Amino acid sequence: MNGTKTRKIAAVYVDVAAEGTDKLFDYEVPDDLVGEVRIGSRVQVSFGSRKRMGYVAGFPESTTAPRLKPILGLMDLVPPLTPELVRLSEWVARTWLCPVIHVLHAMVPAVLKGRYQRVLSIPPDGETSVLLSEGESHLFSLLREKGELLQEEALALPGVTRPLLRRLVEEGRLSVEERVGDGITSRRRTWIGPAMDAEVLREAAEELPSQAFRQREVLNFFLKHPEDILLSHLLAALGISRSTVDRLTEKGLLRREEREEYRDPYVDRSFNRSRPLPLTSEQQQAFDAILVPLRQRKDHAILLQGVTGSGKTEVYLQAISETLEMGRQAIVLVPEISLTPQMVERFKGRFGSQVAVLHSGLSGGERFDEWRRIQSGEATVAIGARSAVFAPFTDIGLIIIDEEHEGSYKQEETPRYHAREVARRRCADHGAVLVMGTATPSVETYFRARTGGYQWVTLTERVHGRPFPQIEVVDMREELRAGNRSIFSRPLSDGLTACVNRGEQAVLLLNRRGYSTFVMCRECGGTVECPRCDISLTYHRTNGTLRCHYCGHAEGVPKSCPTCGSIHIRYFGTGTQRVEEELAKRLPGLRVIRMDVDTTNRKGAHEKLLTAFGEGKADVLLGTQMIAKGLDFPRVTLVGVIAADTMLHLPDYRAAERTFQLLTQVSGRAGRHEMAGKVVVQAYTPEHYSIRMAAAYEGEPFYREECRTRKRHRYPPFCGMFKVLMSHPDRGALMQAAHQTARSITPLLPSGTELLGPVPAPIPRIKDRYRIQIMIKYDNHIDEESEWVDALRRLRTGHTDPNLRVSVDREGF
DNA sequence: AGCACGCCGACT
DNA sequence: GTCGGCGTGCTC
Repeated sequence: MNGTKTRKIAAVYVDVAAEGTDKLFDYEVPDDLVGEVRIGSRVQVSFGSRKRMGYVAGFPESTTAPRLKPILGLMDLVPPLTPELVRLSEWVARTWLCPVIHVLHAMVPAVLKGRYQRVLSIPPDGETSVLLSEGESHLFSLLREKGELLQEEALALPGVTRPLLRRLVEEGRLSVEERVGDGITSRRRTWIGPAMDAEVLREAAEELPSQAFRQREVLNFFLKHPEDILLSHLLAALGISRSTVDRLTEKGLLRREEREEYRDPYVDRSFNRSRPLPLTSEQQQAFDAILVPLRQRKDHAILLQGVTGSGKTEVYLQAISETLEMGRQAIVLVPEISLTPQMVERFKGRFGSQVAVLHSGLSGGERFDEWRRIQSGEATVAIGARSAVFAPFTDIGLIIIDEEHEGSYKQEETPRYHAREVARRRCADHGAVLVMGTATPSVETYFRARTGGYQWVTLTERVHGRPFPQIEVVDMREELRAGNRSIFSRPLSDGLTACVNRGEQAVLLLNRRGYSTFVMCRECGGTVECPRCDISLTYHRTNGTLRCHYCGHAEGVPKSCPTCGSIHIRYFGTGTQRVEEELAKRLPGLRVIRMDVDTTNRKGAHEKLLTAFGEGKADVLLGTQMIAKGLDFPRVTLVGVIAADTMLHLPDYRAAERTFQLLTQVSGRAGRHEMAGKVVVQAYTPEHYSIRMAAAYEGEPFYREECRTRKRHRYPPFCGMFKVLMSHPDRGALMQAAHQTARSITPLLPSGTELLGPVPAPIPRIKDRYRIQIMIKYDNHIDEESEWVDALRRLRTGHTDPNLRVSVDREGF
């Protein structure tokens, strides 16, 4: 430490994501920023020869750095992150093996990510009459024309290279400015109001020269409506120009004010104010279970396992209400918020503008506004998809994860993280209660509840005591034997007819994953595959093309088999379009709403289709998984699952769990209100325990069986797993890299930790890139600082082949 | 990630 | 001899 004068040092995560930069760099805090710069502040710093933004993570007493550069500037008045979130980002980075700066970026709205520009211009005293190379003449003529140029634009010119630019700068013939900024579109709008009281205004209006009738008009307007008005509205209302208003503000009669505008995406909608509903005794018990640790401010986790229709949401609402009364804040995580408008409405209805909603459908500005309402303390409840777990609250009392088992809580790109695990961590930091609600917990969560890690509370009754629908499993092999070659079994077909004749609605679920319409040759059995991915092309009737699900490749349908030339090729499998056609054939005049990737591409399309169905504008809702989520349509009395076992045979240890969850969830959609429901599940392997037990409402036996299976094959929750996925356009290079990786890691592994592979990934090629994976299974808790974990951490960037891509996934803990 | 430094081949 | 290729190493 410098003994002569005390320096204030800030440790900064600089916005450069690389292996060597994923650490803290110390900077000197200039005198005028001492006290302003805080943990979580965004600052501008010089880094090497560049200027970048960074996040302040701490203020060390001393430094080992050979020299300290000063912090160049503070980017926000209020730090975008709290100290707790900075510590959390370090934990997430350590746990999911990624650079801290990636996590920090994921915690704030995208508009706060740094934007960097390097701008070139001609200095005022720059010489011009020098011999010019080709690049120089291009550069200078363009610069004279435009005044300034981005460095990347300059480098695109012929003959312009980095060394040339450097030389020009050294010679003083070119100047470079680094600009660091962010994409905040601060929507400040001008408001106008009276600056004097009515008496004064009236006098002033009379004293105005007679020709100033516009000004008089404005004053009269404010005499009638003394409240503030948006400048733009005032101008439009009176048909005047801004200068008139300016005159009056200059005279001090009117007052103008720049106000931050919050763009409330829900502003045009009315929400029905809702009151707390009386709780059933089961709900009351669940509520009490939350209340005890909440009041004690104790870090506590509860699995709230409640059947569909058991009224979990009301329990959430009342627990949140209690949290807010304690002066604390609450986060509600939902799987995909655009699919749960009903849920959002209930929260807004109960808590009004205290609710901030964060979802992917918002524009960057809207998202920023909602986030800032959380940050400023204006909002005390945050509801949103997984990233809402990072809501910048300072005193969290309660975090709710609805539909805890949903896969969307896991982020599949860097920074990879699981919102449930992050929520657990935040609850520990805040002394908060975590409530995980679901009818069908993930096997991991079930196991933790079972073994005492979580408190386990169940809701077994439906709120209005309605019976569960009867589930009929149909063996499609027998249907075939009986001569029924249709997509629809006789029970489903009959049920559908009866349901529609009664004027009721039906939901048909087609589990498209791994099962869609493809083209197959009847002579040689060959299918038409994507030229760039190892996967069959899917037939799209709308435009008569074959399309690749993974890369978007599209081609026409061949008239003959590309392999053997036979003309006997035909479509196989079942897509939603095909089901729709078959429905039209079978029940003419039937009104069908189809929900799949084709019909829900556009923003807000989901909501529109669901609303239309809810309003009874169709008899049948036909769709993929997305329709199984928490929707509540009172007139649905029949649910049909076209093929329950399509995902059962995927190479994924979660296949059985997913099947069970889907069938249970979708069954809950039938007969939720006055009418009794019925569920028909079609399957080719109805004897599989996931289908059998879902149909029999045997949840507990299913989880026990699944745990036994997982234990036997060593899968989570009986081990933790890292999955290394490597991809490369060259198969040979990939094989070599993968084997090299396996060879280098294997000797580092402690006993009890095993490396499996390398083996081809479930989809061995996507977009002309071959894919190979390595799995590492370990027991218990691991030391994140150990050599082998560090080696995994380095895998992503620690190679020199630009064509090689590596991702490291972690699950199971 | 960039960008400097540094050591090698192909031109003026 | 100089320009410019990309390997290596550093950025408080």
